Amino acid sequence: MDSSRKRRTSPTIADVAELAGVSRAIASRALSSESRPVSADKRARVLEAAEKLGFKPNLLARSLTTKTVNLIAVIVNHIHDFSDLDLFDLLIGEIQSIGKQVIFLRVGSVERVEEFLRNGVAYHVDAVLVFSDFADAAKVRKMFRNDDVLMLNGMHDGSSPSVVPDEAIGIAEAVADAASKGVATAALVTGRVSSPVEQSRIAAYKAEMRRHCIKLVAELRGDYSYASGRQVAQSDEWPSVDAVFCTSDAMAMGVMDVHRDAFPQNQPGRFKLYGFDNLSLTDFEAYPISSIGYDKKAYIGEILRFLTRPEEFTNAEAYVTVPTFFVPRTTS
Amino acid sequence: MDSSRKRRTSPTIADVAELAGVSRAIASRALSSESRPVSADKRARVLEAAEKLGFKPNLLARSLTTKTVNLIAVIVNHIHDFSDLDLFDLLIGEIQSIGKQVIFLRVGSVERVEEFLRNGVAYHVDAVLVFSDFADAAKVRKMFRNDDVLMLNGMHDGSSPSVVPDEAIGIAEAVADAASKGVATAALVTGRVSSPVEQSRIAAYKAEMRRHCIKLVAELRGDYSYASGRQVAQSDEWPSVDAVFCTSDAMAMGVMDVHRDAFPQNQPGRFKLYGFDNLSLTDFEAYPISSIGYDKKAYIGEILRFLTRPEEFTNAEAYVTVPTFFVPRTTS
DNA sequence: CTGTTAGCGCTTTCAT
DNA sequence: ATGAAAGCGCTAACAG
Repeated sequence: MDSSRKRRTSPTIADVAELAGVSRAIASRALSSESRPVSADKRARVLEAAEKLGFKPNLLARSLTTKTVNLIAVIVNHIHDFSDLDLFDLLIGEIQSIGKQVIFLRVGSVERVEEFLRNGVAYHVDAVLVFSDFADAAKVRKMFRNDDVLMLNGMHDGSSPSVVPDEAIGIAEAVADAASKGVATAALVTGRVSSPVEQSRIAAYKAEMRRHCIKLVAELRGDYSYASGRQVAQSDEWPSVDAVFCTSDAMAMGVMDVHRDAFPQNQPGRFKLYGFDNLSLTDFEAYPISSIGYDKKAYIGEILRFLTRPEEFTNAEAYVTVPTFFVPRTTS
Repeated sequence: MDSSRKRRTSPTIADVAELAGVSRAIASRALSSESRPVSADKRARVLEAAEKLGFKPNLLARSLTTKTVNLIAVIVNHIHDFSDLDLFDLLIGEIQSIGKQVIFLRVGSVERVEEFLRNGVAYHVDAVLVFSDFADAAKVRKMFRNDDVLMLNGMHDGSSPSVVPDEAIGIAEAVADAASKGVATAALVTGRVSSPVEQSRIAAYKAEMRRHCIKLVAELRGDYSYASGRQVAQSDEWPSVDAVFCTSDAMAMGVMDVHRDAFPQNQPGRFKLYGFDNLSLTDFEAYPISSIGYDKKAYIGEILRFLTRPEEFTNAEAYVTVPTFFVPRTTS
């Protein structure tokens, strides 16, 4: 019956210990990644036995005692939250390189988010990276253990650690660029104004325009998407201005396609066009849109610092900032 | 000291039971999603206690006895494997809607994949969706329990369940479209020819061209990316043909940008251009590329059927196919 | 260095 | 309907 048990389920550390002729504790130590004291020959026997049996530690059982699962939760509204895919690809790669795996939560369309999370594995991960704005910092802090949560959605309230691109820098550079080129009137195409991030973004644009005496002629409302950019650009309210600032590259692409005739190949367009996000798409020849970006490596570096040394994010450094910068292309 | 314990760690079911004045077993039953026999008043007390304590079941501990974690692993090479983000977004949403969460593995740059997986939680998930071609079906089958693995990378070998878009259909339609428009010569821009999927894709194009007496003048090698499309289009080997078939939309976009002058707005181009994947980008005005796509909803529907009723995928139905279709746009 | 002994938090017989 | 008790697989004291 012992063998029948072995046949059904995969071998446990007890099986390994038995085959190696040692106690379970010794087997555990020999198999541990940290160097626990075990005599050389026993360690060898254990390793051999484990190999022979094809032993795979049950990490779930392990986590029960070690209180750590090597699992990081990433919470987003939608996949598109990662305005650039490369960021996501890089992030997962880096997290995996420190031996952790990523559990991915899309809360965009989940009604009872809290209950959903509460009943899932996500509640017991080592850390939570919050890109979604499904809840404010205080609520998230209540839902999880605070020191395990990193707010990446801009919804920090001063008491939750967070890393955020400092958008004001790039915006200032972009508006200064426009001013230096004689822009006197401008339009602003915005996204979801309900979001705090968007609000401060808009505020930054307005402040910089004031400073450079650029007159804000129109403020048009989109939703970050290509389609909304097109819609806005086709509407009756579309103004005649020297420059158009969009709070997303996708909207800028929509604007550009509607006014394609205003942008002759490799020549100054009828108006300057500025996007936001620095999507890799803007490297495509058809959408050479000047944009605002930030150093993804640096950004992810900070996130990884949080994951590996969370204690550095407890107090003063709880609010980390990554500079953004203006990326000139043909449309400006 | 009891209260001190409570303070440090989150409440367990024992705490709930104690507060409700019942045994742990009763608490467990009352909290269970399945309807176990518990008297109404005790159930109410347990629920109230759980609510009051903010009890969150530790699913990892639960999985130790139930042998199920409600976790699905999704293995990809890189994020870009999802040629269309929408697919991924939809997939995760659907998986979550059946109460499971997704653990995301990017194996593109992980050297010792097997070891990496083996040492992670991913090894203990309920099911594995393999988009990556990091290993062939036989090896994957050996790594995981076979009935838990769904091959989505085209690397099926007849004994692993898999669902695959039937690319031959769409390719036949695309080539037929070209033939009907008088195309007599064509070039083929391919991706990584090492991949079996790509090989059969290429074979399908060739067979259809033969059938329609379209002469394959050149076969150029890219790597699916926009950049490689550009590179190929700029090379000396670039032929003068009636049609160019690319095995990815990204490469077609690169080709289009290099030969932008060959594609006047809303008019027949100097040559027909066909992509593959039906990226949502091809709905953008700047890249109106005819392409080959499939019904994402149907595809994901099959994946979910596997997740919810795996027994249906054991024998005859182990190899499921989703039809592809040609999507005409301005470039053809 | 090694083995024994307790658990981790939860579910599940099995009596009652 | 209920509770006691036995684990799930593993690690961490604690004595030797």
